[in-house]
Amino acid sequence: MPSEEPKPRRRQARGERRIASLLQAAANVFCTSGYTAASTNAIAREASVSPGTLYQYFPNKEAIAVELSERLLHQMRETHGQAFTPANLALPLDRMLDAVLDPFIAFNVENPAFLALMHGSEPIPGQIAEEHDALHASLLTRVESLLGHYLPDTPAAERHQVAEMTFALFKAGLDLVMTHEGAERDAYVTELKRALFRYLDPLIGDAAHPAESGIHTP
Amino acid sequence: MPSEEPKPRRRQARGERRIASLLQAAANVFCTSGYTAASTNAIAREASVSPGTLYQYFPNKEAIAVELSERLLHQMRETHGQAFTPANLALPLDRMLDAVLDPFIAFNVENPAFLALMHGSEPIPGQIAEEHDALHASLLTRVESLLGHYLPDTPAAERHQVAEMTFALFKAGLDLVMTHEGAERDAYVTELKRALFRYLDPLIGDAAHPAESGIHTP
DNA sequence: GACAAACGCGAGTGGTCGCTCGCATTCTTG
DNA sequence: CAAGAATGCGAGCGACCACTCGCGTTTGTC
Repeated sequence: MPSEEPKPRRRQARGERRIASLLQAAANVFCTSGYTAASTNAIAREASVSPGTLYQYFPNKEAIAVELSERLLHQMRETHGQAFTPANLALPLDRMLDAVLDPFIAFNVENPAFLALMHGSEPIPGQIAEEHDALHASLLTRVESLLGHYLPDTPAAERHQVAEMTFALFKAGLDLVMTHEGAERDAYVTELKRALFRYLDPLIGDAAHPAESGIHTP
Repeated sequence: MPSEEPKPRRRQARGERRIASLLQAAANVFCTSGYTAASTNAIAREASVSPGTLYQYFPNKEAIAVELSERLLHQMRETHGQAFTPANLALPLDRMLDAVLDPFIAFNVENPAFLALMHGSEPIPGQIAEEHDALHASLLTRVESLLGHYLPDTPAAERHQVAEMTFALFKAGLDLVMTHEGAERDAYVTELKRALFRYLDPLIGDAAHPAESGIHTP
């Protein structure tokens, strides 16, 4: 039987440049219109290229989004590894939040297409949704094990719940950060960290000093 | 000049029932597919009606969404008034969160189409977006004045920022609540209230006891 | 320079969607 | 009951979109 790739299509340097240009154009269009509303003709126009040229490099619209997603997910995984460093996890909570959140915030600010493709409520192609779910699960596991480090005696179900809530709160703040610029954006970054700190700190405090628990929680 | 409604179209009881049925069908379809992906033919099919019948009661697809939005917004305003009662605002923070958040959560759980139309990241018709923005601004003002009651000396800009963050955190938790059911849902409701309580309580505590401020905030 | 392969084009094709139109049926009104 | 209005239908129209095809241009190889 033939190899997995029966199309070892020879690409010229020009072609690679076109692909990069098309993906950049697609990122812009997806970002402003969302996946479904983005038309392939609009992507081609954004890249100053004819529709036919676009379809020389991508078999269909979905393949454009998939390729773009894979490149973004790859960068995201690098950010992921760079954020959850053992050194970072040993920091006190406020410093740890700085160290972990800043790379993720920076990534999303520099690649707004990522959220447009992953966080969109519209019907996204199945393959991208799967990859997004895998990333989500991976991040959740990280946060859970991080919580487990502080709270070894908390049942797994509760840890999972706290991790989901933490992640959801982060995404909410991230949206707020990304819809502002300059000084306002910075202010929302610190406000987001403050919110997460206040949410998580009592957990740790309670674990360290169980006698104080239950003051604020009915 | 004629009245604002030059079409005082006489409706029969059957017609009113059809309109209600069509709006219910539209709510279902918008809820599962989003506004843009929802086809008018699908809405008509969901209501067991022909496309022509649908267009006897609505001039176009946008009008369906607008009418549905207006009905939902009306119910939302009732919820709004019922949540921000003077009696509720005088409660201690934890009780106030119960009293204010529960009606909003209940409304969204019972009318998932509301979030589908308002919170969708897809291009929504301008009129709905305007109404949503008005509601958002109205809710924000409420939260700001509520914060102002606790923190009369905080500058307005900072209050605004805290109000935006509070609202964003609530929406994040609400999404989490609505994607779960039964006991899990209840657990996320209390977890959301816990997060908001912990975010807001230190503000009030700091204002009441300024000497304690700065412990957790750099 | 000659040949082939990759590149580039844009009018055209099939399909879907929002919406219309002519006509049949049911209700209200006198 | 008769007339007119409201209701109901579904094939069909125009617009738009994802995608194709035939042909001309550029690039790499010998």
